Amino acid sequence: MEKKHYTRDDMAGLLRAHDINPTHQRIEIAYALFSRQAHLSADQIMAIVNDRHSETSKATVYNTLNLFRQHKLVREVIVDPSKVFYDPNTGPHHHFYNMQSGELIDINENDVQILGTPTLPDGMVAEGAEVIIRIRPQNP
Amino acid sequence: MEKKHYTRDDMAGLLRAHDINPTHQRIEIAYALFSRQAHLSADQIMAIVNDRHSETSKATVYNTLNLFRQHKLVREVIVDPSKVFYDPNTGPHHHFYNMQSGELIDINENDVQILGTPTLPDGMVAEGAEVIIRIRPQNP
DNA sequence: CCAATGTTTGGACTTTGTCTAATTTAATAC
DNA sequence: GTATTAAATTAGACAAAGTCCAAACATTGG
Ligand SMILES: [Mn+2]
Ligand SMILES: [Mn+2]
Ligand SMILES: [Zn+2]
Ligand SMILES: [Zn+2]
Repeated sequence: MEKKHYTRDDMAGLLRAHDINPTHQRIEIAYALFSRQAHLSADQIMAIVNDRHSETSKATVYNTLNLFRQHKLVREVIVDPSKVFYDPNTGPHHHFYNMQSGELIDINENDVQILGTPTLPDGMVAEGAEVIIRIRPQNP
Repeated sequence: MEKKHYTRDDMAGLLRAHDINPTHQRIEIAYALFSRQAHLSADQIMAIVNDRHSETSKATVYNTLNLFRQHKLVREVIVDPSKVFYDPNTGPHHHFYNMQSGELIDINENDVQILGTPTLPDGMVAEGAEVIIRIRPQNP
């Protein structure tokens, strides 16, 4: 879980490994997520990527994030009704959600045990179980 | 967990018990949720309430649902990035989310055990831990 | 009845996200 | 290299969920 220091070249390789053609925009978007190892919204990603020179359109940011999700390069985290967060960590883990600040904090999958996964409705298969613990400052 | 047969009068009492002035619109909205014991979006609630005669505006539906939430009469379930579901069951329980149909299915809190709630960040208090299991048809 | 307070309303507005048709870029074929 | 495709990006129109506001309406208590 130590932080790796990704380069943009690493991103190109990562994209190829997921059968994604590594264009300039896609590399920048992947780099924004993976170099920070953070949970970012599309808006935040767009701001990061276009920080210096405007490089990438809104349509491309959304296209790319959906592409990444389809190829399981990133995962969506849905905790805020008004925006989706993208998580470069696709392995099984859980989240604290700070309702005050909107910040997501990872919980190691081993720190939470889900016992007795209940029987699924017939013909259905689980996509994965996630735990979300909403937290807030003690004295609001 | 057997289904109770609520009347509109029950709703008025329920609202009063939660310090909410039971207006006609509020009673109808509460009745839509509690008589069905279902997970409904604001849109669905508005359609139900305005089924015969148009009775309630969009602003009032949203105002009322937020009021209900503040008074902990209902709970929000956030699983779909495009809409919030309102749950008349505020007790601790969990959810299957059918990604195909958009349907939410309750999981009894006893069917899932969350072991070892991880240590919270300092000065933070948990609002409750929820498990979401996303499911989909086996052969898509 | 009047005044005061609480509630509802239409419609403008904001935000997140999608869609489309046109353009740009990249890949492939000669 | 140049021509021909195919893939990717873009601006801006569009859609949907939700908020906001000032005006209208309802209720209560005197
Ligand atoms: Mn999405
Ligand atoms: Mn809300
Ligand atoms: Zn995470
Ligand atoms: Zn429920």
